Amino acid sequence: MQAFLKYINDHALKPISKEDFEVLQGHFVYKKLRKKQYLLENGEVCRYFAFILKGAMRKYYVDEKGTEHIVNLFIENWWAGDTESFTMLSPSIYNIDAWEDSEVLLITHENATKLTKLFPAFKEMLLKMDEKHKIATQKRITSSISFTAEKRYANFLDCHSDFLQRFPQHIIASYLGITKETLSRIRNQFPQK
Amino acid sequence: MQAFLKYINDHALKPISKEDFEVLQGHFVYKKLRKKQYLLENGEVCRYFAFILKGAMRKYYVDEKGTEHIVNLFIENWWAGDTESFTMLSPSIYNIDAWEDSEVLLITHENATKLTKLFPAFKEMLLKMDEKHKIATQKRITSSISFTAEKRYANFLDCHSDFLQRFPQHIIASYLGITKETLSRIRNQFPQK
DNA sequence: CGGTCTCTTGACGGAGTTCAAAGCTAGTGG
DNA sequence: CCACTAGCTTTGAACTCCGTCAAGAGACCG
Repeated sequence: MQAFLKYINDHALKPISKEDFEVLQGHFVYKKLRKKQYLLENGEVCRYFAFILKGAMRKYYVDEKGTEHIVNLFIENWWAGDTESFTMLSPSIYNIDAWEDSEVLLITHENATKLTKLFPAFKEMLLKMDEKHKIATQKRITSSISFTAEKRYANFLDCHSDFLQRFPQHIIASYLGITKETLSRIRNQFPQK
Repeated sequence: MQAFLKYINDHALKPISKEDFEVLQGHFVYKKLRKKQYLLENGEVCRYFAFILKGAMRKYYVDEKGTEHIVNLFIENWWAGDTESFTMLSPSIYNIDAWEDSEVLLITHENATKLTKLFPAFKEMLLKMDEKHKIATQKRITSSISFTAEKRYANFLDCHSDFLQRFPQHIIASYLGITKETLSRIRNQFPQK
């Protein structure tokens, strides 16, 4: 829980006080998730965004053939959810589940809005998080339309080497938009990183 | 210019008054761009975000081989810029230029921040714009990692048929991450849309 | 142990790229 | 009004990267 306080203060101009943090905390629901447990299932409305205190999660969608496509990977200090469903209240096409046993803080849209009004630090944190998210997705689009599989993987190693120890290769492959076999071959061409 | 007022009010909860809009307008610089003229060049810092009143623009980056990769396409009522460079003041890797003769409203980061504080309607507009942007990029990532070229094009027709009349095929192809030849062949398989 | 999950390797096939050539269109200047 | 050019689209042929399918080999866990 201290991790969350630190996270907010790292992203805010003025730190939030201990007392304010107590109030803020009250707007979240703490939840434990076992491996494979869903945070969001295809067809549901995403009613909570989750701040990950501990663990690892994945967001994916399943196509007509039943193949899973990893859209995002999350670990500690990341936010997991489906923005579209969360803000439009539309049923989500994504699934989010725990890849490791995890602990998360859940917040509703309503409470999030309320907190941005109560605590400037919280609002600033959200804004910064948004910026980071925007930049990251822009990079990912750029790389996915213009790089080869090999470069995308090299790029992934630069940006997200922390995922490597947490997720198996076939998950990473799917995240990169390639098959596990292709990733395996790419890795065996490199001497080693 | 009325278009911009309308745009803000369409995206805000409470409309902005005529008088306020005058003040707001004063924080923008009006600029005309001739076809092929740059709004942002590779290596520069993106000091302005541009609201497009009229015209069409493209954002792209050039790889080591000198090939252009279209990252975004913009027409009237869109915002063009490089978020990463704009907020971090880092040199941009992208180019943005006018595809048609265009008219834009430029705003600095400083002025944008100021306006969000002065006018709630402006802030709400930015937030909504962000949401839309986030949802769109998420969809684009999903489609680029999991769809075939043909499906990506079908998807593009659904979402952005308005671009079809404004940009030539080789630009659209690059936007989709495929070659102009492939796009040409895909189009000739369909009866017609 | 025996199952489930994971990674690797090989052979084949297909989607998409590359390169080259030709046709098509619209704009420009004589 | 025609000739010329530049930009755009199409088509074909060869090639390449990557996906698919199939099989085997570790690794981990109950």
